[in-house]
Amino acid sequence: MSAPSIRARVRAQMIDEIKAVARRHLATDGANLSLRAVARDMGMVSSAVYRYFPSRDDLLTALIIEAYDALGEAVEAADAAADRHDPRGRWFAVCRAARAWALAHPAEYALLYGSPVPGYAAPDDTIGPAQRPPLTLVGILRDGLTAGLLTPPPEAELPDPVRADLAELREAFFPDVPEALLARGMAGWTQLFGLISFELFGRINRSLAHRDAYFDHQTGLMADLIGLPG
Amino acid sequence: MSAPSIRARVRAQMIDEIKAVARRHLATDGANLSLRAVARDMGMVSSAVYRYFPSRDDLLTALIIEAYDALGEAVEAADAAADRHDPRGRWFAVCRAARAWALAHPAEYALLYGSPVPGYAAPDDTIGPAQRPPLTLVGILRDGLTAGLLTPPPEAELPDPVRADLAELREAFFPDVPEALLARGMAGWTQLFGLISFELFGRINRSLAHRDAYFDHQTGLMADLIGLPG
DNA sequence: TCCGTATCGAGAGCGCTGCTCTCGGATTAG
DNA sequence: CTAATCCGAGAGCAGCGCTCTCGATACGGA
Repeated sequence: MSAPSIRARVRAQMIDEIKAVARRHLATDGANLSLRAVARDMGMVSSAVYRYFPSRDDLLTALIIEAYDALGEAVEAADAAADRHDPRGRWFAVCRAARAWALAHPAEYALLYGSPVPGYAAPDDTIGPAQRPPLTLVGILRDGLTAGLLTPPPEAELPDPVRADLAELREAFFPDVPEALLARGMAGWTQLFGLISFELFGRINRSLAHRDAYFDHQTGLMADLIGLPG
Repeated sequence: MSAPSIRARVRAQMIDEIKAVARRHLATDGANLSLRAVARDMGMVSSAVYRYFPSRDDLLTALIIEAYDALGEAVEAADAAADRHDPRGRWFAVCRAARAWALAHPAEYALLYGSPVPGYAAPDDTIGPAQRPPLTLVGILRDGLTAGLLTPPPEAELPDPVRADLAELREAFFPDVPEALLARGMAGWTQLFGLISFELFGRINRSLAHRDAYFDHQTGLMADLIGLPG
């Protein structure tokens, strides 16, 4: 019954340890991860790491997927912990959870949402985990709509080409959410990303002392735009 | 009258040429600029470049400042070309100009607004040029307010700590713009950055065929939130 | 149980990077 | 005219990602 042989288990353990050390390096040294440094930290020689990851980019990809999942899990947990019939409360919970995760893991956030690494092209494995936060957000809108807790924006505000594009997204993920509301949900997701990125990367908010309050106020403005009742 | 000697002029010309070649490399090869490759392209040896830029980061800083200024100039020119008494028109003009510049210079945009380079700390020379786009945006609000073309949002919506922070910004740059309106202007700037970054970096909009229309729609939503009359 | 095979870590090495130092040649200023 | 300054070339250092080879080990089928 030991389908995973000893060697296979040791190998899986090795992969995990390499990722753990790499994540630590990412947190301290920043985004330019050195495979050699990781190997050195593990008492290995650099070529040995290549037994487990065919290239440095593959190591990065593994870290990216794990980071997406960690963020997605934090966001979904915050959403699940909120009152299901309070769309605005869920919206704030999700926004705060995303920001908290980003502030706690700035290097990983930069990996996910910063400028793409030059030669690096994100493989398809990442698109599923990457969609978890925005899907959570739109899920709040869907629940609020079906529960009659929010009134959708007028559909007429959407130009036809935009509606056509959003219709595909809508059918793929949220058949119940009309396109105009979906557009506002994406606006909220864009704003959330912008707020966090400015706080982490930029110098704009360097002069803001009360960042928590600023963040809450700005996400509150977006909640108003989306139409979440307060 | 030749205060700039021959050597000084040649030196300035050399600096310009190095920056031009580096900018070309940035556009083709991506963000990881190789000082040696730049030197090679100029028929020089790498150590010679160090006569003009003490380090690779200083070269990057020079490029960053120039990029900020190029973006700022594009934005300000678009604003100046619009009808001064049409805040919403100016808002759209600025947004479109910023997006157009970013799409035309993706690598430079990534340099400005992407994840910060690990060991790199932006020097103070960059903060002035970096403020030009957001200042242009808030300038539109100020003009609209003094011309009576837009009604400011209720001040009561601002919590005290946020107002205190924004009051400093307000006094430093726009004494005429009340804090609540300033907050909405910053929301607009954040959204603009988010929209452009998602389009350039992310895979979210990969499925959107009509990106121009989507961008206009989203910036229109933000114009509504800011209170620009349409 | 034994043996061929697959896996693994170590080491050497290639070409690249940013950066430093030294050494001649050219240009400038006094 | 001379002395100080600037400039480009070259060698070299340490680090990087990655490849290849070579013994040592563990595995699975006969």
